[in-house]
Amino acid sequence: MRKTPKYFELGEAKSDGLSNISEAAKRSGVSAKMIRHYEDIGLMPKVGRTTAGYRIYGDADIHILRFIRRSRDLGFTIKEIETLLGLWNNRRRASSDVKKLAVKHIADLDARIAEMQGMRQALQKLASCCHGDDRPDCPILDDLADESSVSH
Amino acid sequence: MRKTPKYFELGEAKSDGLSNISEAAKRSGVSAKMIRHYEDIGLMPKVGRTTAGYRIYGDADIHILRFIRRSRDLGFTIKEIETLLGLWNNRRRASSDVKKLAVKHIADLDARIAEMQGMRQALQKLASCCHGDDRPDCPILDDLADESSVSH
DNA sequence: CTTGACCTTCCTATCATGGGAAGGTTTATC
DNA sequence: GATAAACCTTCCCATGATAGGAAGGTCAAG
Repeated sequence: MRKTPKYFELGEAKSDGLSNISEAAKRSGVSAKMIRHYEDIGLMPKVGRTTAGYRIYGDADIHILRFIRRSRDLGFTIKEIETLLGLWNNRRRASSDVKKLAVKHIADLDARIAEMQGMRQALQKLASCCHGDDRPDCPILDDLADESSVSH
Repeated sequence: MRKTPKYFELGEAKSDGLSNISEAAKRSGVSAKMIRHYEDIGLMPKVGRTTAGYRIYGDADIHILRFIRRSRDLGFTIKEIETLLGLWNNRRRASSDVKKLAVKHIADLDARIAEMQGMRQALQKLASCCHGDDRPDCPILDDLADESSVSH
């Protein structure tokens, strides 16, 4: 389990095809700020440093960052990504474990989509009833102020 | 002290049909925690107090809280609710101002819905390709790890 | 040797909500 | 009247993902 080997100068590392953090950000699509954050919270393994303390990234590190980036694009939370990374690194994983996570996440998305569609519909209905001119009366405000629309 | 509070005792206030904060919470559907918070940030006007410093709520206050609650249920942000409350209190408002806000909010919702539906579809596709048994190979992880799926 | 563009850590903010501690008040029960 | 439970108050901290910025060190080019 060797980590990225220790390089002592930034120039040396770069000419060996390694990247500093802003290059890693460009190559992975994850901001430098977030790269450091992911390292802080333990989502990323600690990467190597130059003698001056600069972080250096190898291809494997960039690969992990891209994995994280892609997972975020699909809406997975950090905790879920932690699990996914664990499965990714586990040669003996069962694909059913991954699928379970994906299916659960789809259900989460469905719930949130449904919630927002409910809002959307209610609002759309109100908006379509509102004449929208310079007179003050407005069914949207009437609804918001309506006692009967609050369940308690 | 020349202050002229209407009520000096909690019991007196309650028998006059006023509520303390936990009653206001029950009647409005907004938690006591959030009621205080809305007052802190100026979304709610400062309400009256008993001599002991307990907040007391009249029907008009509860009405405002319900308005806020209903607006949150429709997904409006605090800032938007601030505007809506202003319009609600303005007898000379134009209904078009309210409608504009609602329409913009619908567009916001649409954007978020579309984003999540995109995720949902991509995930669904991957999940349906994953056999989901105890073998390790998994198109979901393959996709997450795929270099080509990251644009940069 | 200076300058500007990097890098580091650490602190702050966002947004809406909740948890909890420390301490005062009210109410019901003995 | 004492006491205990159930309130209330303010104040601080946490969430999740991201960003902004300050203070100070480092690197490369002129």
